[in-house]
Order: sequence, then structure tokens, then C-alpha cells
Amino acid sequence: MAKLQKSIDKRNALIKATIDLVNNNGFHATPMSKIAKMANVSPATIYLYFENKQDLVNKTYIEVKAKYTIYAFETYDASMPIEAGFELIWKRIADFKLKDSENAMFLAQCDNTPIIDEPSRQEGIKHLQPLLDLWARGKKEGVIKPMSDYLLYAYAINPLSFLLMSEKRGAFKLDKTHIEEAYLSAWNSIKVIK
Amino acid sequence: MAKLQKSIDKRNALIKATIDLVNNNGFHATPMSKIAKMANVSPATIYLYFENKQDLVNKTYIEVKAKYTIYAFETYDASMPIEAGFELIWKRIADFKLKDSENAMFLAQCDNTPIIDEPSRQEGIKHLQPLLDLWARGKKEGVIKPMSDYLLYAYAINPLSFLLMSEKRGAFKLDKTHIEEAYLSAWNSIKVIK
DNA sequence: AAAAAAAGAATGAACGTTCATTTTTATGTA
DNA sequence: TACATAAAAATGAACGTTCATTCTTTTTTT
Repeated sequence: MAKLQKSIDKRNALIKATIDLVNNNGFHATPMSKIAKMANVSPATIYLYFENKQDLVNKTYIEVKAKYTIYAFETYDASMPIEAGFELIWKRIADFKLKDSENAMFLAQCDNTPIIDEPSRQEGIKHLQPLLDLWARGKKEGVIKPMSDYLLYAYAINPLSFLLMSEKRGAFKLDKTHIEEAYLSAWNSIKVIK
Repeated sequence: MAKLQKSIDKRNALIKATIDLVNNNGFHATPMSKIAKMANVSPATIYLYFENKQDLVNKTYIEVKAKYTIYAFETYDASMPIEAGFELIWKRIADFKLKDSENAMFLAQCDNTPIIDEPSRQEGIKHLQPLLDLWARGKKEGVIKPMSDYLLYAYAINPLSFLLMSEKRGAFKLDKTHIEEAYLSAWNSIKVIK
């Protein structure tokens, strides 16, 4: 009964500290010693839970990404009509980014830098399948533009990350009104215009 | 005649090496020694051109950002009609990201991480004014949605960065057709729908 | 021959990681 | 229940390396 005994609380504290420090200082200015201090743990203890620094940040990424997608699809089911389904998923994603902005910002930083290794990135992408399925269905029904999923994602989902980063920098406040405007822009950019 | 004599070629080589290494390895895995080696220069020589590592990366950012905006607005003049002006600027930006993807990717990484200090970031934003002016005019004329500039930027411009990163990762090829589709999505997301 | 630019080697600090030891927890026995 | 013991978890200090930066010397330019 080795691994199971190790405190899940400590592991969580390490992951939280990693997110916090990487968000505020960047990966390059986040030494293991600081992570340990913030998690109230000895530096050596980190290595009981993670192989090394790269492993820690990879696992943090995968865990946060899973949390994100679980939240996004929690209330969706694949039998919904396209537009309603898209609105539902989109608003769950927006909601996650608002209520859980620490996690969302960490993902944004990982998605734009080489701090995560490629296998972990692939692992993170997997969970997005329900949205891709919805889009495939929408294209078949002629409701969503027959474009590459990358284009759809770039216009429908990714702008939220930019808005989140802008908010973090303090130049902008992402409130309910903005969310509605953003949703309309997202939908208008991917729907088929009759 | 101190500074003027120092070779502009060496400075350029240092900036290019910085972009190259940060793009491929990330800031955290880009030591001064490697930058020096790639620029065919002694590590000590870097300090004749830049105060320190932070200064080097700040100046690189500002220089690349200036190149980007100069290219974006080169063929635009403020008397053009809104839609034509937007299309022109948008396509110049897209063009820059395609033909100068090394520079564009470096900007994308800087814009999503704390590797640049805040004054340098502000300095980089300044040059975007012509686009903001165009949007202000478009809002007044009722052609562009009366939304925050951050929202307009998030939907009209920022998606190109995401597409560029996707292409860099090899999952996606950003060709002429995609550019046209992307332009339509961009315009549809910010124009007033009658 | 003087000044500027560049170089390589040196420096001290900081880093990721490991080691030797102590503390905590779980288990078996009376 | 109380104690003894072994295993697991956690630690602080230490290690070897790498890093940004500086120092001293050499090369190049004027």
C-alpha cells in the first residue's frame, strides 16, 4: 500500500501552486523551491509525487484540461439540436473561464508555448471530441459552415482565451453583457448565413 | 562615436537568434550562451548591445511588433470606406503571419506569457491605433457592432494567431482558401447584421 | 598609438535533483 | 488497549550543473 497513502491534499497543493506561480511569473521564473514553499512542502517531497519538473507541469496541464472539458460538456447531450447544443457548450466554456480563471489562464499559457510536451498536449485535446462531433453534425445539416475544425475553434472558442488574458492584464472587464455579445459574434462567425 | 560603430548586423543576428530559440524551445530553455552561439558571437558581446536578458527580449518584442504593425498599415489610408479598409488591413495582417511566421509566432508567445515586461507590452500596443480608429469610425457609421475594442480584436484579429500556432504544430495547413474563409468569419463576427 | 569592440575564461548565484536522516503511519502482538 | 516494529512519507542539507553576468585580455578599427 505504497502510493495510495500519499496525501492527495499535498498533490493538489503542488498542482495549485504550480498554476499560481506559472500564471504570475511564467514557467521560466517558477523554480521547484518556490512551488514547494507555496505548497508548504519540502522540495524533495515534490519528487515523491512527480518524476521531475517537466512531469509536474505536464500532469498539471492534463488535469486542468480534463476539469475544463468535463465542465464544458456536463450539461450537454448529443441529441440536442445544433444551435442549442452549441450555445450550451459555449456558455459552459465561458462560465468556466469566468469562475475558474486561474485554471483557464494556465491552459492559455500552455497552449501558446513549448512548456508542455507534445504527448501531453495530444492527451489534452482528446477530450474535446463532443464539440467536434457537434460540428460534424452541424456541417451535415447545413447549419454550420463546412470549414476545418481549426477554423471553427479559432473563431468560436479561442477568442475567449484572449478576452480572459486581457481581463487579467486589467484593461478590460469581462461581464455578462460582454459574454452575450461574444456569444453572438462566435455564432455568427461559424453559422451558415442564409 | 561609441554606439554607432557597433555592427547592426550583430544586433540583428542576436534578435533573430532570440526569436528562433524562444519559438522552438521557449524562454525557459533559451540561455544567453545559446543565443550567442547561434548569432556567432561571444556571450559577453550580447552585453555590448543589450543591458541584460530581459532587455534583449523586451527590445526584440518591440522591434518585431513595430515591423508587424508597419506592414499591417502600409497600404491603408484613413479615408477608405470601412469594409474595404478593414479587409485591407486584415489581409495584410494575415499575409504577415503567413510570410513572416517566425516573427508572428514570437509575438503570439509574448502576448500569452509574462516574459515581456509591462512597459514593453504597452509600447507594442500603441502602434495599433489606426485599426482602433477605423473601428471607431465603423461604429459611428453603424457598420461595425458597438462593442469593446477588445471584443472586436478577439474575434477579428486574434484567431489568426491561433491558426498560426496550429499550423506550426503541423496539424493544419493555412492556405489561400482558409484565409478567405477566415476573413469572412472575421467580418461576420464584427459587422452589424441588417 | 589610442579607442572601441569583441572575445574567452572566470565568478557567484540559483537551479533541479538526490541523499541521508527523521518523522509519521500502519500493522502485528500481547 | 498498549506497545513494538517495520514500512512509508517527508524532510533539510548537499551535490553537481547550468546560468546570467563580469573581468581581463586580445583583436579590430580609426
